[in-house]
Amino acid sequence: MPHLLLKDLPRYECLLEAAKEFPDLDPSAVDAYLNLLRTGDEVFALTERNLTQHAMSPGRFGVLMLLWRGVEPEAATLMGAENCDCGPRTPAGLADAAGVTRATMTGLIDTLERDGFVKREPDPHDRRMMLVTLTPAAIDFLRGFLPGHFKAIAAIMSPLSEAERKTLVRLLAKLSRQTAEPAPAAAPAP
Amino acid sequence: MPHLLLKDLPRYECLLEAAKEFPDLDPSAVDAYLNLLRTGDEVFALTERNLTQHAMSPGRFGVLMLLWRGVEPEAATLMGAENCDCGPRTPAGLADAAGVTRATMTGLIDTLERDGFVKREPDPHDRRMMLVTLTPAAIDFLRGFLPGHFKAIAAIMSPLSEAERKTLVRLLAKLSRQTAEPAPAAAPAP
DNA sequence: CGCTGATAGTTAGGAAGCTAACCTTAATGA
DNA sequence: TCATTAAGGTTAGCTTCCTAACTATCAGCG
Repeated sequence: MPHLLLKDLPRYECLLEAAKEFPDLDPSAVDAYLNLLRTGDEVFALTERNLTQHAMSPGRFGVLMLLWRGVEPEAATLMGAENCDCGPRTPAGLADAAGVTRATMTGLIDTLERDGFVKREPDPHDRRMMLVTLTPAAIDFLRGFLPGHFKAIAAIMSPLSEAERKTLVRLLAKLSRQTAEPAPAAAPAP
Repeated sequence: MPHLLLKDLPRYECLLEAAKEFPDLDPSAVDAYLNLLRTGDEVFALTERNLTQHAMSPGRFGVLMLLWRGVEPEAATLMGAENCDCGPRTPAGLADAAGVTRATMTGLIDTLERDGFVKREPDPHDRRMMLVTLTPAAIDFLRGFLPGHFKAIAAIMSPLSEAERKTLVRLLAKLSRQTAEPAPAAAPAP
């Protein structure tokens, strides 16, 4: 499992106690921070388990979804493509859209190609580039997998009302905006 | 970066549109799900960057924190130890507390030992076991690192008021309880 | 035309996860 | 007592991420 140290969170009283030793420790901030990381992890772990049962990984699934934009119109709307943007087709474009390095994308495409989900072809216009396309097997996989995937997400979020979901998204967006700022106070490098 | 596919989230209208094609897609659930994963990722990435600047990884940092409980009283309260529980000392105990496999813990301890942060000694009472202890260098590191770490967490959470932090933790706890349930509806395995 | 620099893709090597298998040692029980 | 089971630690091999370096190609400019 990804983020270590999150199995047993300290109780709030312990944070208050520890704050006496560490003046920089803001108990409610640490509490919110640890809960956010842990819950995010748990939710992600459920999704990952779902994918693993279908012999798929989160990274490879992300690549398939990005490529799918170019095949199915409803996929384009789902993935947020603007105006018939057909989605990236080259390793570099996919890496950029997915937020990983080109080297990592090479590895993901290697595995997907080995498993018969994508094909690599040289770009006829620019001989530096490759074009990556989905195979019919990949489209079959997505059509079979996505309904269950969406059901699982609905189940995860079922404890929250519509209003609570809105509130959650609003609070998360505030944090997201903060992390995008130049740089929050950090420990000075040695 | 860990979770692929989270760089550009689909707009809410796109989710509504996609829901027409996928009856199982609950737009507000997917919206909350994606925002939770992405924000968690961004927050974690900041922490990780902070650690990386000090040549430390999240996993190894977690191990140091667990071991620190046995050295410093304030660490014990911070880590949620009950009544002078001195924290795990063996690889198996650390693996359990951190939520990773014993094999992974072996690797983490290998690296920490190589870098001079921990020592391995055989347990005199049970010759199967090893005892892992912090070196003075590790304690120095933590004393130097933690204030900045806590400052960074406070900065991340600064956009939220105390009331908003409470709300966030409450909503996350609801989801956390849900993910602990036997198993939410998932796609059937092939 | 021929440099020079930027871009695309890959390769190599490392870290941190995992599972599965292995060896040693302890605990249990017939 | 001694065989069996359980537990601790490690190893080996896989995946997926990273950075750094390399090769091939394109684009610009003298």
